[in-house]
Amino acid sequence: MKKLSEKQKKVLEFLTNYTDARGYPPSIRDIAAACKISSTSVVDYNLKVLENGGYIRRDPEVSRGIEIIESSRRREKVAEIPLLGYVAAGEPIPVPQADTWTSTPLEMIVLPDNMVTDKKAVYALKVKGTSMIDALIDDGDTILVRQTQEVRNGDMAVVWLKKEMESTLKRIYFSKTRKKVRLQPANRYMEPIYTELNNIDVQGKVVAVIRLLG
Amino acid sequence: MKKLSEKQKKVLEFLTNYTDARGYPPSIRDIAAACKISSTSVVDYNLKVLENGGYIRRDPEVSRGIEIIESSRRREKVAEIPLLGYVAAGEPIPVPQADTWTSTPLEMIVLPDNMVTDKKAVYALKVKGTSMIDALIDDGDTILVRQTQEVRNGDMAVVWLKKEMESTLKRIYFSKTRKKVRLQPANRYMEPIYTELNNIDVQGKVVAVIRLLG
DNA sequence: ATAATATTAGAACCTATGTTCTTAATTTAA
DNA sequence: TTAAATTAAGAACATAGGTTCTAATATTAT
Repeated sequence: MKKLSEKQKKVLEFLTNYTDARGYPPSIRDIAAACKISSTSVVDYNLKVLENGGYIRRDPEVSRGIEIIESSRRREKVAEIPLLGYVAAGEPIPVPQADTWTSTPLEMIVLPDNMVTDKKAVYALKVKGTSMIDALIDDGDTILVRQTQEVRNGDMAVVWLKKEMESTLKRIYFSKTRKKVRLQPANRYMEPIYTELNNIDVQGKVVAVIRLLG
Repeated sequence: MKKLSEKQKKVLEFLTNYTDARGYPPSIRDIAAACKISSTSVVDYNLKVLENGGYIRRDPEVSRGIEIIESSRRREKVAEIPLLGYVAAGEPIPVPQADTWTSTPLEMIVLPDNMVTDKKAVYALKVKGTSMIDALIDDGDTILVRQTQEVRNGDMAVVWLKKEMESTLKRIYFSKTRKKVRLQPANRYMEPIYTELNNIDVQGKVVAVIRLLG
């Protein structure tokens, strides 16, 4: 695809600005005036270039019949993630079952979709208390958890301890044999937990932490 | 505000559908055809009703000069924030000047607008190193800073220390007389900094911390 | 340098499209 | 029922605005 000339960039920029500001696209003569082009045919020419480049779509014979393609504009930039509940010290961390998933969301959190790869398998939890301060997660933070068993060494994961019957949020490290795991708090003053691999269920993986301050 | 007639609802619905589908609004005759209205003047009449009701805005003498107000549609759900630079240990934290603001952004970060009250005065910094681990901010985290002098007791702020000629990121506490300040790391093992109020410049306030993990 | 390609200019043409006026039918208010 | 709004029709008008043609000038490639 050819590179756009300065004038063409200018036209495209004006096109988006105008459309954003007014709610409808500019006429060819509007463009001419704004971009200091002296002839409508020149605008037409440059619009054809933009159209061939896939930047815009034009409908012939239609006044202001210009649609800006700009994939970034058309694409949904936001994903809505269900906030399923709270995580507090010691308490089991809620994990969505097939039913909780649809029924329970306390609210929906709007996020830019670049923070979420797979929208379906991600849920949010609000952290209550400073129980996870060791993982640099504060009271009031929101964590995004992706439901997955695939965790790699060092990932921060929501882990269900079968024997202890509770969940924790820790970094997970596997032994060489992969039979044992070390659940490591980020805080060096806290002791890691050592346990058998078959004593744990990985419920998900923390993919993001969001902290909103005053 | 008057209730809309069936026909007016139909016109408004067509208006939004058409605009969504095509990227530009319909002409009056397009509306007439789609809504089975036999005269352009009738469409004009109904558009006037819609305009008085605040549903649309019209620009006179402009073909397809219709903007759909529908507040939910117009409101941008995402804000684009400039990522201005990195913060590393000891180094002065970059603060946007009139010129840096426009020229320097490394990239734009897309955020839901509910995370940003005033889009203009907010910029993002990427944290390099663990120098701010005491404030629960890790290497690689992105912090959002709002440019403001108005900080309240306990706010996390970017503070310029005049004498020391460097910036730090600390929680700020004022003395009763407001002559002195205590700059408090979140980490209890680190000592707070005490200094005169006139030795500091508050450059901004951290409004959010975002941490993306695997 | 020469050819090919990209860009600019201006004008004329034509129709798509908003505007307006008059009249009539409906609906609502009194 | 009668009067007052509201809504609908149709036609004529004026112009906003897309199209097209010819020609000139820059840019880039050979």
